[in-house]
Amino acid sequence: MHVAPERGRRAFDPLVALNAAKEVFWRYGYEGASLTDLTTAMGINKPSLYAAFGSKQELFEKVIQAYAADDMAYARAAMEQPTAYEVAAALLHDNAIAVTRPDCPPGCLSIQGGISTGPANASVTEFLATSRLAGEALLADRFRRAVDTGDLPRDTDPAALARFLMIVTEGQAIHATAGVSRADLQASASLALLVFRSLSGAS
Amino acid sequence: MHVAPERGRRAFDPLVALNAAKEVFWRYGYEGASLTDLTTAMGINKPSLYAAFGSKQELFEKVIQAYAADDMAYARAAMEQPTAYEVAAALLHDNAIAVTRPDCPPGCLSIQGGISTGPANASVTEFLATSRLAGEALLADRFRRAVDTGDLPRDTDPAALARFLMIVTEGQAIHATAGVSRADLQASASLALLVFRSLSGAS
DNA sequence: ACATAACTGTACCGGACGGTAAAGCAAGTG
DNA sequence: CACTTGCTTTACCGTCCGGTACAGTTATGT
Repeated sequence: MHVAPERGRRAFDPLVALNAAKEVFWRYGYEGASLTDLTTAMGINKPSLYAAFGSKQELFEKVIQAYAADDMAYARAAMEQPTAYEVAAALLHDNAIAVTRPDCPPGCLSIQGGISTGPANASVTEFLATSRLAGEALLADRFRRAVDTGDLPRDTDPAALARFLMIVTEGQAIHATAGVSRADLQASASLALLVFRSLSGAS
Repeated sequence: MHVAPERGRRAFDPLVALNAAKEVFWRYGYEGASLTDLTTAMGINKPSLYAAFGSKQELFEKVIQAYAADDMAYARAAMEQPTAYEVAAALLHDNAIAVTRPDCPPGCLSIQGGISTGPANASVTEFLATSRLAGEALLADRFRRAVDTGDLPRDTDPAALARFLMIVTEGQAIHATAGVSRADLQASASLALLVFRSLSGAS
């Protein structure tokens, strides 16, 4: 990983710069993050940013890729738990941790980044929404397998269950941005997991 | 209600204009809504806006007040249900309806409005977060009374229960902005209500 | 009728926005 | 050593931002 630049020696590490940009987008959102905010945090000038990343929007997309690969790894790991309950428990607890990292802005970049934008940047909002729903579909697949193997009751709606859990993670993220503590979020996660005790009785 | 302006006869209805502004803020967020967007939707010019509402931020605050009074009435109504379960059921189901009104932008203005802003408008984010937590505190009070009267098990944590439910409503709002249907949100609400069946067994 | 008070429209303010052209400068190659 | 290469710096582009000065308009109080 991290190939050395072949020709012109870039005076900055693109990965370090990308991480700095991630923090700015995370804290201020796509529109709230100005090029001045970004270049200051990244320690480079605007032309360098454009040479290395293309545009503000392309930079944002690369930031989101890095975010999905690094900061959302816990979600993919959760899905490899042996049982559906453990999948959900890992997802909710690790999400409570992820949205309250002391070394990162509170909340989730996928939501903070652009839950609402002006007309000019509507594509950013759509892009993020689509990514979140794609993650939910993966979770639904995992629960569908759990139903097939008898791990979950036969009358369980895997998509509804996945949707419920994603809703909780998103609510946790919103709550985190309001300053709610990690412990309080984990208590809400434990509460949410109680639904598993009553699953076969869903109306 | 709707006192007639005493002196100069205003050429527009402030309430109609405020509602138009609400929709713009709701859809685009505080920063994403430009004065041009606002005045166009309101059908007035910038000086009229400033004469009637003071500034963009004061306009937003008045919009939020109207939103809390009108569009969030269902939340106050839910708390008057006779039992804690019915409070929660009304809150979650009516919230699913509220965030998917066909005549309004999807989601919740309190979240869409400014879940993240640039450094210049950080006060907007804080203001909204504080309002949401105030609503949660009211809900916690309602559940505390339910514990006192024996409606909820004695070992129930009313604040944690209120927090869980608010998290679900916030997640529903986020999901709604991604285009998820009202029916799907109501299914997730029913799922969330299953926690009430296992309340006295919370870990 | 007349002055007054209030709102409206136009046109503009300084500044910040996202983005870029052109010159300066450091390293790799002959 | 000149020469190329390519990033970096500086300075700037047109546009839009939130906000306002000023003059025009319109209904009221007397």
